[in-house]
This record gives sequence, structure tokens and C-alpha cells, in this order.
Amino acid sequence: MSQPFIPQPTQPPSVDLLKGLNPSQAQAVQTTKGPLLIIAGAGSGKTRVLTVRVAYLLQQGVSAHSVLALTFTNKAAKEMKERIEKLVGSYVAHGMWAGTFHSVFARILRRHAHLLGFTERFTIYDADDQLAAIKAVMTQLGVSQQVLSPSTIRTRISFAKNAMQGWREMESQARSVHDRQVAQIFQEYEKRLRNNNSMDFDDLLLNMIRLLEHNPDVLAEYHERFQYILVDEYQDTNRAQYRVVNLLAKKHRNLCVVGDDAQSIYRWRGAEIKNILDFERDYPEATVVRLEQNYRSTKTILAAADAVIKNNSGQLKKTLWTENPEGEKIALLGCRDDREEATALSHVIRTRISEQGYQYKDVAILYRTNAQSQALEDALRRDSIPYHIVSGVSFYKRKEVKDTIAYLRLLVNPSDAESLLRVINEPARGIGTTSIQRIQDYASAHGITLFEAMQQASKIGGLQKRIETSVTDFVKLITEHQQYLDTQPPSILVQNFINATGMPRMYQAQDTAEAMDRLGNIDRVLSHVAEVNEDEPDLTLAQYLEQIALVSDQDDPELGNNTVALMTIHAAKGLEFSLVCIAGLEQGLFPLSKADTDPSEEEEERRLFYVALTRAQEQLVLSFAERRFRFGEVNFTRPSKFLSEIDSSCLSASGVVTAGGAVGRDQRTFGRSNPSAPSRSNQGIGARGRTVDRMQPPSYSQLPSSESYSQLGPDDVPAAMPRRGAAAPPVQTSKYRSGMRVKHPMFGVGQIESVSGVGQNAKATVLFFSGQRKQLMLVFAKLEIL
DNA sequence: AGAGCGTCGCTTTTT
DNA sequence: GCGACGCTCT
Repeated sequence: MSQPFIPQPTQPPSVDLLKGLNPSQAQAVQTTKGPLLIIAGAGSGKTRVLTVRVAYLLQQGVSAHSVLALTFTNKAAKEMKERIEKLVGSYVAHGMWAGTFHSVFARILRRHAHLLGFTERFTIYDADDQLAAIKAVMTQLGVSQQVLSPSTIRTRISFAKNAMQGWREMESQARSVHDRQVAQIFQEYEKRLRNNNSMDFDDLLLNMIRLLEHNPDVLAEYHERFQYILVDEYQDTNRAQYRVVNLLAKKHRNLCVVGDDAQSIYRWRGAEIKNILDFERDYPEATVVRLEQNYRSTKTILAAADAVIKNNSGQLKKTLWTENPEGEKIALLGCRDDREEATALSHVIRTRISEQGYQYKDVAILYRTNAQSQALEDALRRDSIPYHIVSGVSFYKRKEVKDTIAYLRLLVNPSDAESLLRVINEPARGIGTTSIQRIQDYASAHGITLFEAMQQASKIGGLQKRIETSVTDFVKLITEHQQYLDTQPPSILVQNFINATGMPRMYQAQDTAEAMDRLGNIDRVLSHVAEVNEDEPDLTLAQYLEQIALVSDQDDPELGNNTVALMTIHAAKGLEFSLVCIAGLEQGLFPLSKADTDPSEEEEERRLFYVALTRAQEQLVLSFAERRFRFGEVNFTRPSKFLSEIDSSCLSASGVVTAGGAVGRDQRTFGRSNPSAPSRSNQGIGARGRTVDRMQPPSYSQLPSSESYSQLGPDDVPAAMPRRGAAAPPVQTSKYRSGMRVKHPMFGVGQIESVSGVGQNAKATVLFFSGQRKQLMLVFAKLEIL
């Protein structure tokens, strides 16, 4: 992309980018040379500064090609790209690399995979794939999964990798037999992934370091290219990410990092706050800019957040302030149990929407753990409040979806033993554990991959003739479709291949509602491939797989809808809403229980609470329950100590209410129903924390019977509400009639022959012009009526 | 080989 | 309250 003399049609040559920026923001934008640390408080216009800064760079004549922007989420990367394009036009912004650490590194690693002993078609393993590999290794080593849990081992391996430690370090630091065993599993795991031509998420970082450190010419190439580097959320970088960033920035030292130590909430994933705390030590010549003016929240919300975060030690110095109004006080809902909490929140939301002119999309309910969403969903459904869940149970976690993906991965990377083992007997081919063991033994005896062993099925001793045929057929299935990898577009290839696996036929034959559901999910995967392929005609299957490996289903289309958002606080980072409800403020839940023993864990939980509070623009509602259903049983709880850290002057005088009182209107004060008792003493839940015990609930007889809720049957649930985990937008299945002409994204135009079932289960038999006759689940099929 | 049953452990957060 | 896993039976 040389720079020809083409005028930029969409953009006047000099937009005044600095207009409307405050002095610190402007300074951050204009400091283009040398290292720059931007300490960006919550709501201080960070994204704006980042994007304007890049736009400014480009306007100064820097080529987009030489800019690299690294983020943690795909969403952040996408937003940044879009906003920069808006500022300078897509022509000028073209060629800039903005992406997550993992996606950018995966792209670079594919290009140089051979230097590290991988092929460019390596598979990327997510946590589940890692677990499968670890289990396989444990079985192979004869380690009982009872004694050492695979998921603990996964965590330990991941943690070690994030700290750039290998199995050798782990072994030398081992303090027990267990530790040594973990190290041994670690070692075998590494070997296994290598044989599988696969990398886990952490490897994407580690291999990037290896690549750059062992190949000076490659490093030089990227030094040449990336002259300006930006890192968002620098407080969340782990040691490996820190290392790569510093390697890449070493030559030009034009490294701009942005972050807020108070919002560091990923320590459990290896994030090291000290990376941001030590930036000035790493780059003594660094410019430091503090963005301290908050444009998001009211004074009340900021005061509460500030009071909370003050309890943490070792923060970077900064003082958030705002010109925004004082705003409403924070409401506090004390509830009897989690069901009432959900009902109370739902009612508060409904009241404020109808009385204060908010829209559904202005509201979010945040919680600490995903499990909490269930009760909240039920309540919202009962009240007919439309909502969506941000990154709930993943679509990609469903068995049939994982199987489908595993088939696709195997096609691209036949060395991938994990995927192979997943699908070898799905649908049943008579290849059971015994046969697999034989093949595996043969493979390791000959030092070849599982798939290669299967290709020599006839030479493997002890295989029954019938099974040998099955194995040969399976190999044929894969190899036959492999030849189309380079010639057919993924949409076609995948359709044919998955059909040939026999999976759709298997579910078809089962003919249960559940099987139809699964069939619909497989269809959704295929449609998704087709969709992406339509946008990117040059897409390869390998690229598609990489995309879905590195994308969680966060960027669901429902964000555009006017619905209340439900999500974990982690998922809420970077977002803002007019009205934010934070549920489950109880000891043991938020802060989560393990914070009791480890003060640094408590500080992380407190930062998490800080993040939650600062998502709110105008109003905050905090809630807790005295009893909560967890682990299949009812637990009694105490209010979160974080509540006591909020100054009582920030809390609404009538803020503490029972769920019963909150139903409909939140005005009944907590505690004895004595109207003369100044509610001030109660709201102090307190203000002093130790008063917690005093705020025991009113007697249950004072509260409306909870039976009033159970009178609401499932019929009260509006049919169009999203069901848990169902990412598909509600489809009006009733509008389809036989005889209609319809269009399917993959099968094309056809005519409905018949419709059966109702609602979620409605199915249509469609005869397509291609001659195919298909039974399609209407909720998933995306049939367009012509 | 595969279905069926019982036990266990567990739900923090995600690229 | 769920799913994953292992054991037993057919």
C-alpha cells in the first residue's frame, strides 16, 4: 500500500481532532513520539482519546500500516477500528492492525509456523480442548483424575505459562509428589499439543515470544513494520503479553499504553498490575498523562466508587472528578431470598422505566457469577421485561456444535488427536475404546499420529475386520473432503462434509424434539459458515476456525435491540448504562468466598465492585438477599462488606427496603415497620458495616407471602422471550404457512410443503428448487418469506 | 459396544 | 441441580 496522490474524498484534509478535548486528553493525543502512559480513570473518555490519537497520527502522515493496536476483547478492537475509520475515513485507516493479543499473534504465528515446528494449519485449543488433552495425558500416565482434578491442573499449567514458566521450572519448584506429577503431566501435555499441531491460548503468547527471540530477522521485520504500538487495558497484561509488547516496541519506543490499575480484574488469568505500576521504571523517559475528569457518572456514583476503592492499597495516584450533577442517591434492596431479589429488581426497573423515561436498553443488571442469572431471568420474564444475556452459556459448548467444529478442525488439521477422538465414534461406527486403544498403541509404537495410524488400519494387529472397515471408511471420509479444502468455498465444502459424516442423519433418525434441536444447532453452524463466507469470499476453512476459536459469542446481534442487559461484571467492563443494578452483594458471593483467606483476592474483588459501580451513568441499585439458593441448597448470608464502605450520604434515605416493600414501589424502609424510626439508622448497612447484624429482616409475616409468586405459572412467560442460552432472536414461527415461497441462506429458494409443531418446535418441510427436500426448525432456519 | 445407574464435585470471572 | 465420569450389566 504505497501512498499515491489520491485525495481523500470523504474527509476534509484537516479535521480539528483536538476540538472538544480537555487539556489532558489533548496532551495524550498529541504525544505521539516516545513512550506514553495514559492513566485513564473510569468514564474519562479513554476510547475517544485512543481513537483520536490514532487518527491524529494518521493525519500527521503516519501510514496505517505501521500502527499496531492491541486489545483484550474483539469488541474493543472492533470499536476502535470503526471509530478511527469514522474520523479519518476507511481509506486512510486501511491496513492498520487492531485486534486482540491472541488474534494478532495467531495471524503472525501462522505466517511463521514452520519456524516453530508447526504447520500453518495449527489448531487453537480452548479450555475444553485443553481439558480433553490433559485427561488423555493423565490416562496415559495412569494418574487418577480423582486424586488430581484435570481442571486444577489446567489452571496450574495456564498460570505457569502466563508467568512464562515451563514444566521444568514447575518441576524444580515442586514441593510435593503432587506438584511433581503436575509437572510431569504438563510436560506430556506440551508434547501432546505439539504432536497435535495445536496451540492453546497461552501458547499463542509464548510462541510469539519464542518466534521473536529466536528469529532476529522476523523481529526486525516487525520492528520495521510496527512503528507505533498501542496497548489498551494495560493493567490486564500478563507477563507474556508484557514481554511481547516490550520486544515489539524495543526499536522505536513509540509505545502508548492505556489503563487503570483500579480496574484490574484479571489477576486470576495471570494479569500483573505491576506491569502498569512499573511502566515509568521500564521507560524512564515516558510521558505520563492522567485522565481524571469523568464524563460518565453523577457525583454520587463517583463518590461511592471512590470511597470503595480507597480501601485498596498501592493504587496509582489519581482523583476522579466530574462536572456532572449530584444525581440520585443509591438505592439498596435488602431481600429475603434470591427470588425476591430478582422480583424486586425487576419491579424497580419497570417502575423507573415507566416513571422516568428510561428505555430497556439503558438498564443493566450485573452479577458476580453466571449462576445468578437464572432467578433474574425468571423474574424479568414474569414481568414481561425484554432482556438479553451477554455471554451466557456458550452456543459453542453444546455437544453437537462441538462435534461439528471438531469435524471441521480434523479436516483442516488431521494431526489434531483431540478432535479426532471426539468424533471418531460420533455417530456410532463401532469404534469403541478398545479399538481406539489399539490404534493409539500402534501410533505411539511407530511414532506417528493417530490419524496416520488409522490410515494403516490393515497393519494394526488385533482389529476386527468389521472395525477395520469402519476405520478405513472414516479415513476416506476425511481425506476425500480434504481435497476440496483449497478448491471449494467453505460454505459448500462444510455443508457436504458434515452431511457425509452421518451426524445430521443420526439426529434426523432419532426424531425427538431434542434431536431436532441439535439438528437446528448444526444447521446454525453451517449457516454461520455460509454467512461469514458471504462477507469474505476468500475465506478459508482454517481462517473461519481461527475466528471462532478466538471469539466468544459476545458480539451477538441482540445488542442493537432495546432490551435490558444481563451480564457478569467482567463482561460489563468498558460498558455504561444509565441505570445499573448490582445483584448479590453478600459475603461469600461478592466478594466471593475465597477472598476471606487472601487479602489480595479481596482487593481484586473490590476492584471488581469498583468496575461495577462505575458502569452507571445516573442511577445505581444495589441488592442482596438473606438467603440464597446455591449448590442446590439454601444458604444464609450476610450483606457484603463492600456495602459498608459506601458512605451513607450516598445511599438513598429510603434505600434499604425489603423485597416485599420494593414490589411495585420501593418505599418501605427496611427493618421494623415503625415509621418514626429514622431510616438513617437502617441504611447504615451500613455505613458502619458492624451494624450489619442489626439489619435483620422484618418478621416474615410482614412480608407478602412468597406464594404470590408461585401462582404465576410458566404460561405467564411470554413466548417470545429469549430462553436461557438460546442466542437466536425470537422468531415468529406462526407466520409460516404451507405454500409460501421462502429463501434459505444456504439452500436458496423453495416452497413450504407443510408445517408441523408450534412455537419453538415448529418445523417446516421445504422443497427447494435445487431439488433438495429439507425439514427445518423454523426458529433456526432463518427462512425469509418471499 | 453401549445403555443404565450411581457417585462426585462443582459454578468466578475469558482470550 | 447439573453434568461428567466410572462402574456394571446386557
